Amino acid sequence: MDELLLSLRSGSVVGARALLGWKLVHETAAGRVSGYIVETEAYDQTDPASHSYKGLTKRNAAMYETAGTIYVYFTYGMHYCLNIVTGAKGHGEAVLIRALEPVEGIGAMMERRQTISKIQLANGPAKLVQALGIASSQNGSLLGQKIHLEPGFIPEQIIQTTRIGITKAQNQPYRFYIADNSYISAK
DNA sequence: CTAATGATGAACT
DNA sequence: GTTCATCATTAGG
Repeated sequence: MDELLLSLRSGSVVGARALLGWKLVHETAAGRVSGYIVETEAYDQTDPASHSYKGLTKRNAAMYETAGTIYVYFTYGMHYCLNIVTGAKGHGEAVLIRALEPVEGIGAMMERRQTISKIQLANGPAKLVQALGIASSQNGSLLGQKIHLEPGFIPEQIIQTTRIGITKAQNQPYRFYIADNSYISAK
């Protein structure tokens, strides 16, 4: 965990790569739900596609906190997405968690997501938030409380490519995913 | 005050 | 491949 934190502090691109293979755990009242991180994207305040590009606002304030802070944002009128903040405090950057491979609490995830397909449980940023039962009230809190990371596995091969769902800086290769994993949101 | 925008997902064809 | 549901935040007047 210490080594990971060092990676997160050194920046969103390094952090996005380092997070792959880690297990994201949410301790809920009903028990543990968790999954391996298999897909991430890096965002930085110098990046036009980032929420932090136009500077600090009430919405993106969590991005300027210290590495390991959780940034949950609402978009498209109905979706929440989860980020892990990277870099130094005062610098607006974060890693978007885009997909998980479900590990624990799969029954609870299926109930929340209303699907019996394990593949469909968390193969998208808003899907994994729903599957894990993460609420917007978690925004600004630190890893290590309800939500934390545990060592998972070491990825064999990591693919680096362009990001999804953005209209600016579309050619920046800031998306990372684990090769040959069935639980990523797209190739 | 008003309007455009969006780091998406589900349901289509 | 396409459409659209749906609203908080933001920029602009």
